[in-house]
Amino acid sequence: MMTLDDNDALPPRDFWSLRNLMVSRKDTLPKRLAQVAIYAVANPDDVAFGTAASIAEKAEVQPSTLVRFAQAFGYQGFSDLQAVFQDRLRDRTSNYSERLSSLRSHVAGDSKSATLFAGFCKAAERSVGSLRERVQVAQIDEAAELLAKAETIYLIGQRRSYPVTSYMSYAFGKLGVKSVLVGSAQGNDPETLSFATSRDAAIAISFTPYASATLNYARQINEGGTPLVVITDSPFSPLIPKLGVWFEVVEADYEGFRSLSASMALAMTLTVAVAEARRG
Amino acid sequence: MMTLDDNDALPPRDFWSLRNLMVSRKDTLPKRLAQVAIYAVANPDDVAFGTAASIAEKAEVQPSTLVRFAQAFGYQGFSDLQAVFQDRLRDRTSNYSERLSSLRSHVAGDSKSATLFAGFCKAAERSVGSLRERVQVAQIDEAAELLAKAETIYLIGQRRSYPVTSYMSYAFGKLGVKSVLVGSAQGNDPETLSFATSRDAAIAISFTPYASATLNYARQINEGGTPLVVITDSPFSPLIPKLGVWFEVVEADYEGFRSLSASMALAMTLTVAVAEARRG
DNA sequence: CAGATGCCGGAACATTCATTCCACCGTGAC
DNA sequence: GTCACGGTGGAATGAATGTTCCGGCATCTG
Repeated sequence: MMTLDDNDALPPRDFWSLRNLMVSRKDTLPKRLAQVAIYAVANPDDVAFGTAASIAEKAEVQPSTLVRFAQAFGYQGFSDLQAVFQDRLRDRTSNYSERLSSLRSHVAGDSKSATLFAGFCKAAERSVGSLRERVQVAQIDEAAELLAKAETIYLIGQRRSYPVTSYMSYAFGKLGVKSVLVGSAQGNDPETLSFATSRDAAIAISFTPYASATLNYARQINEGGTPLVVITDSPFSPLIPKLGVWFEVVEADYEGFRSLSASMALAMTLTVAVAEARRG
Repeated sequence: MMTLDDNDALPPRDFWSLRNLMVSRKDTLPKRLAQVAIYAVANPDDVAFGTAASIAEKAEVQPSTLVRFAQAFGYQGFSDLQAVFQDRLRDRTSNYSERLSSLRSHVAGDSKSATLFAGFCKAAERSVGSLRERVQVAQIDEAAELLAKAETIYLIGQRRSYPVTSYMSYAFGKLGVKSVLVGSAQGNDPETLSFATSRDAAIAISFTPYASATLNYARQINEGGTPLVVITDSPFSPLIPKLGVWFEVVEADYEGFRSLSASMALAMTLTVAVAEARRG
């Protein structure tokens, strides 16, 4: 009897062992089998639920390749391998508590990093939670409508807010919405903003301590008749516009470093909402 | 033509609506159908994974009863109903039609904006949750140590990853850690990177589809002997360095727009951890 | 009690599934 | 150059699947 494959022992019965095995053996695998490994690691859920035909189509291989793949890892056939992917989802609830306790042991451990990591994760979650409570849907609708009518959308944000505006700039670009990012390293921001008219709109983001340039730009543009959508952290913020909408976003912080999760989630909502409104 | 069943409208497309419907209609259902309802509520996982025959056996009914059950709730057949049970278990990446409908039923208003907002909030929360599961503290320690020893930290990230690197650049600045942000609008990135030595370090962030410039920069700098800390979304990412540490971060997406919360939380952890290590 | 109605079980059916098998192709050894 | 061999795609196959259909049964109505 010949050796069926290069596998020495029994195939893994739990998902994470199998996943590690796929990762480590990927480079020694033939082309198509490596392709399957990549797809399986990236889309474990599809492997769990799909049929051999549907998975093969998505992974751009033949169904027979899936069977060969399973056998190369020591399984009897594709269904045998698929069972491992299904078990992962089955006891998701049961090993959830296990995961929690293992987390606790990590955190309870000595490492400073563990504490930092847990702290920032928690801050992110709390920020999003508070965002959900504070923001009203009517505000989003209003802001989206206002921005959708604009010819050009100016994005104003510095320091800690700059990642948010730069993300919006990227997303607007992909969505085909004309926007201009203000506050980059180029020194001609005032001139750029001087082109804004009442047919345009702007988004300004700033938190305590407010960057003075952001304040000036926002004030200047708003007094010129350009409506403003503001994201800030207090109803008493100097950024709150005469003409436009404002959102109160309070980010949780850890060791003085505030999260950006809530601002990001709101920014993404506004961005996509504008694009949706434009299509309508 | 007779009325096929007492169902008035379209069947529920998300699990919780269906579950509520099964509970409320259970008392008015015929004996065997009620039996199926009880079993389905008690063992949703088995319904998701089993075949009609296996489920029928466990619920002590005939397979045909399952089909009748599904049709009594307005589904086309058993497979149609089973899909709802499967979608409940696949929370991760793809498949957002289910998410849309499930969000709609959970969120009070039916506004498009409300759905978007809830979707992005949920994506942020799930991303952070998955980050917590995947990242090991030892990795953070290793990365922090590596970066703390560096003279200069180069930050490489484009497109969607740029907000993350730009945030790190800002935070490093405030913490007094020398860093250089690569990938901005200035065209001299290659020269900037050519100054990197093995005494420096770099952080590269990229997700599918990987920006080619990021790949090239990371490869170039790593082959020059500069250790690399990578944040990417797959163990098969071309970004994974020969020399250094890498993190797998899988961001949940909504309507194709992926969250940044997990990457941000990890970035903040690394940033502060480096500063802490420098002080020690 | 007779009839009607709706529910159920089980066989029959067409479909779809995972798997097997074989011809082809590229590659490396001799 | 030719042989051998592992990898691959695609058709063939038999098993298993979901669904349909129909006879029989219980329950309720008049």
